[in-house]
Amino acid sequence: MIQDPQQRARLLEHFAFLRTAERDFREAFFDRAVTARLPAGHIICHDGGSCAQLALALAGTARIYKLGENGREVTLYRIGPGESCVVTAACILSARPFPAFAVCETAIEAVVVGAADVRRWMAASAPWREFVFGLVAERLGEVFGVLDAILFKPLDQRLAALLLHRWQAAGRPAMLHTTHQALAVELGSSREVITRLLGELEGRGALRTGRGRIELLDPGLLGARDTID
Amino acid sequence: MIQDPQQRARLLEHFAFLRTAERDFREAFFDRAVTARLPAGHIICHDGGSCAQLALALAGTARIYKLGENGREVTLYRIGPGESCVVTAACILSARPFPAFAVCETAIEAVVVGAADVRRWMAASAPWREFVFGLVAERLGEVFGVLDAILFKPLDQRLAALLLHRWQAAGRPAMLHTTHQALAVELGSSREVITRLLGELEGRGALRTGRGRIELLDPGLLGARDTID
DNA sequence: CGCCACTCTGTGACTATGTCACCCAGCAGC
DNA sequence: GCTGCTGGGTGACATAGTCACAGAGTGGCG
Repeated sequence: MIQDPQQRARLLEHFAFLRTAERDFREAFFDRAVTARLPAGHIICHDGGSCAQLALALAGTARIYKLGENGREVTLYRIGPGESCVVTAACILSARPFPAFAVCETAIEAVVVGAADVRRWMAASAPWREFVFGLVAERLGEVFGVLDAILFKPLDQRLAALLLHRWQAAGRPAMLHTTHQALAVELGSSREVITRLLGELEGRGALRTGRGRIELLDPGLLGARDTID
Repeated sequence: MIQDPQQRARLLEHFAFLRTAERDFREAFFDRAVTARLPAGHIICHDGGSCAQLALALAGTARIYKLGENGREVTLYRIGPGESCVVTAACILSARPFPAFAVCETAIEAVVVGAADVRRWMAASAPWREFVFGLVAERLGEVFGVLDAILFKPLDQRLAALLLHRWQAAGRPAMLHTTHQALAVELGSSREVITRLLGELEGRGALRTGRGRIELLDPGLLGARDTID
């Protein structure tokens, strides 16, 4: 039950479906929802596990990824404030195991509702339905995009696009703080390959690398055609 | 409008949600649905296009695949009798473009309903909701599986699993009728690579190849660990 | 300060897969 | 039998992943 008016206001701010929803549904939502705090690194779902709850993020981000037997992984997508993991939703609604891993990347504050409520509201509230469908379609699109990138785009372009994206998202700072390993995991590649590609970019004068950081000197030289990931 | 009692019976047989549905919904469904016949090769949706209708297959199969700029492709999944393309459904429900191609593999007989009805029934009928969610989760799982296979499984195992699967699905015939190109497209690889791998398997005595056909001599020698695709 | 443990990075050799360029084989229509 | 088409074979090369190991930065601690 969420009673604190400030918390309610935050929810309304992040989740449009609550603003457009009928009064009844909104009250029911506040009545049944529970706030939760998860530390960074917390495993929300694991491959093959089942999900009994749907979490709507208020603050922090989670990363959803596939992990192979050999230890390699790919990031499929992230969820941030105002979003929720649809795959979880889909699993809840059809009672299937969750086909990937989800972990907290940062500490997360979220609102949690049970599977039964999720299902019930699908019948009761149009805005809630729209919200859930929107999430499903969005994530589906992202996963399709990842697949597309992995199969059809050369890795150097994907790396360039990723760096560019990170750089812009961070407000075009002088330095990016990340490791080769982290980039590899993001792209579903391996560290050595990323190291080599970065070396190549460094040779071209596009960037300079250091332990745990990458300095973008000339983003134009990266050769990214557009943002892929 | 579907009036023919035989056609109605066929629908009931293929789609469980119609059997468990309320009488009202069933009548509404028959009232609004339309049967359609599509020839083999017909393009149902194309990448980036939008979908105005949801098709429920009664007979025939469709293949949903991703196509890269270079012309390579991967099969994501198929839909057969009693199924429907969820991605279409997700797109309908969230008004997003369709992120892949869908074509008829064989001639298809289907029942088509408009996007507005699809949305409306989501509110009105629990069995319909279950049906749609089930499809979404199932396809989502298949796409995740493809991603997993592409990233983490060696191609020779994927090929072996595919051959084994085809062979079993066809009732363990003496011959499989397919081309190297078709197998490549299925796995998201290229013809030359498949040719080489098949050559290797032939060398091992697992099969014999001929123009447009593959004879499985000893399925055990394929080396498939389990069915991947 | 110097040592140590740890993480991150660099590199070479090798394998797997994809791409390109051709050529050849089987089959159908004329 | 010619011809054209589709399917198959192959070598050379490019890209990407794996393995093994060396070395470089960093922080804790005596």
